[in-house]
Amino acid sequence: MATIQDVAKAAGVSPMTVSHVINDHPHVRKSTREKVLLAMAKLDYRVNVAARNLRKGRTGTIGLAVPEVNRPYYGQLAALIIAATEKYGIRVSIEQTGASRENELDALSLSRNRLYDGLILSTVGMGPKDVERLKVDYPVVILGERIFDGPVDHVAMPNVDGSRAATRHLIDRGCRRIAMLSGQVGDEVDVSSLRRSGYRLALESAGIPYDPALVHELGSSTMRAGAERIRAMRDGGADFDGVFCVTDTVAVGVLRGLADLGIRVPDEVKVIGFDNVEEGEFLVPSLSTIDPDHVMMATRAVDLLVRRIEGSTSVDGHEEFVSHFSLVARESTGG
Amino acid sequence: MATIQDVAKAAGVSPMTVSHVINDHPHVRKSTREKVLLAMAKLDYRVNVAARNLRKGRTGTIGLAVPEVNRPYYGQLAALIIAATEKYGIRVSIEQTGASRENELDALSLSRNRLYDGLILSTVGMGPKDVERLKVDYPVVILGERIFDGPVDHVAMPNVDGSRAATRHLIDRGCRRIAMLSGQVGDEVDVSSLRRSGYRLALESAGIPYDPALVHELGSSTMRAGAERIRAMRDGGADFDGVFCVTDTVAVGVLRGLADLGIRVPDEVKVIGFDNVEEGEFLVPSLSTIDPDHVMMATRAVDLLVRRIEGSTSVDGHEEFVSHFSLVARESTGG
DNA sequence: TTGTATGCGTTATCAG
DNA sequence: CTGATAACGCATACAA
Repeated sequence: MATIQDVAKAAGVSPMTVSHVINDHPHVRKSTREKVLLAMAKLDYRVNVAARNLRKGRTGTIGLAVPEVNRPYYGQLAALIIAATEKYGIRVSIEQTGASRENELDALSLSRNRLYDGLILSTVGMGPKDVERLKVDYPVVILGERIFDGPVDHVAMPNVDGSRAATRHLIDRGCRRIAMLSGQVGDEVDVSSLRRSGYRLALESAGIPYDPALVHELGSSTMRAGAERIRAMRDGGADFDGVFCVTDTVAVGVLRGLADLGIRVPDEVKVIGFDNVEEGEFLVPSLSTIDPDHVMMATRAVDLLVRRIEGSTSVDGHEEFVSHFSLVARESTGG
Repeated sequence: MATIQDVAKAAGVSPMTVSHVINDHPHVRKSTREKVLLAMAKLDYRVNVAARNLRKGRTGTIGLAVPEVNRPYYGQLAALIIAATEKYGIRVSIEQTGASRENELDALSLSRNRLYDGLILSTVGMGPKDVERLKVDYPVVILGERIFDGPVDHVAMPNVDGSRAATRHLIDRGCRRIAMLSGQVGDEVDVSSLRRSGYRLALESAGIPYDPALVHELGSSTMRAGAERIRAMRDGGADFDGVFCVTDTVAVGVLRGLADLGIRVPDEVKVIGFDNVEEGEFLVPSLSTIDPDHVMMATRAVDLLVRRIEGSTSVDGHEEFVSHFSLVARESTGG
């Protein structure tokens, strides 16, 4: 493979001049530039990114650590983040953490090998106790709920307000016994806890008593868990006329479970989710949900990270960004 | 940031000894090793991957070019491919091509900048005419349908046989007027053409005449397109009792469209898709489909690529791998 | 078992 | 406007 040296020789100039041409430096005479470009074409020259990285101390790649690219919400996020990096000419390398605290911490230290110029980290396993570990000397943006007031920039979802709006919507549609299916609840600042808070706030505002028997914690936020749990609840004699699901994924399972029970949605029970995944619009019945503006979250995360990368350590403090949301009313709550 | 030199100084040895320790070379006395490890820990030493890459001529990263990580089938594939690279200690960087020929060719030449050790490329936009462009001097594995007998390794889906089995299944369940919704049909070797072939073969075997009026080409293989087209077909007076959809994504839309028309599935019309995406099991009705063994495809693609990377150019010829499939019968075809 | 010399390909700096 | 020099951090080959 041709190197800058080869091109220089072929063009009858010094390697430095070739470098100038490659990097679009001004002060290069037109005729020289053309000579060089010709030689480059003839030799099919390609820059060696590894060498450039070594010299510049940058890799041009950022890491994105998510539980799994194939999970509905994270897949969408990954797609948007990759799209958002394009305008900066940055590439994205994906690490799958499986939502485990261990792997999230690993991703954090992998980046320290100067593999990436920065890291966007979805914290699902890590909790507030791990805040100390975030004190690293390279750019990090946290995407998720479990770390607040950490030492780094943070992009979060409108969990409490969104959930409150979702629950409120069920109440407006006439529901009085509203079940909530959450994922695992931990230390007060995970997604499920936050969304439960919104749920409670909405009930309180409406003067509806909170009934612990209607609030269930799933082992995992999957379709299967949603389907199984809703059937078990009804089999156990639970009485509800509305269900707020912690994610659309769970809601898909709940719709399935209710169908198995022969319960009509929305006539007998109304259902709402959170995330606005693409298929919600096409389910039967179509799924009402909260749309947390993924595009904005992705864009913001990338912009924050790039700002840190460019400005190195010069940006003081850290930023907390919570995206806006909108309620999407579809058939599962009566349209 | 500490370098090998710093560690060497701190440990009172030469830089080379540190390197030996880092790379687990034998012939290092235990006591020396420990001295070095101690110094590394004290200085919080991290290898500089860029430097190592330059020296070794490898980057430890492969590229994965897919239309979009968020599309059902490709997201799943990406997740599996990333998982499959883990055992090799390789990272995956994702390029989104948007299914455009241009961007696919770009991905191909980007890799030539020695950014990646190899590339897994989903060809959707590129066609047989671009085969020449695949003659590159670094490892490439094609994942997709449109390139056959190219100069590189190729992992493909069982499109014809799978589609044939899907159509055959509808026939077995009593369908006689079977519609087919495909994506864009191009040059005989794209997914849609291949799946159409399977469809025709099944009809022929069963002695059912091929009716062009029942075969429709969608502008894009989306849920929306599926829903709209099936409604338009029925509005136009089309008469069918079964639908074979080119992908599960389209099938989800079709189920929705049929619901809009008040047509009962599977009683009046039976529906089957292709891909076995996760949500199929939880739809109402649950979706019958062809499962092309994604895990095997991902594993195979990674293994083939790694073989090329390790063996450099030493592997002769190229391999064509077509995965096996299984039929998943669910409610949409009568269980 | 450990150390020395050298170069991977590029670019920053500064001189011409 | 162009070029000489040096250095980024590491690992191969070989010598001691």
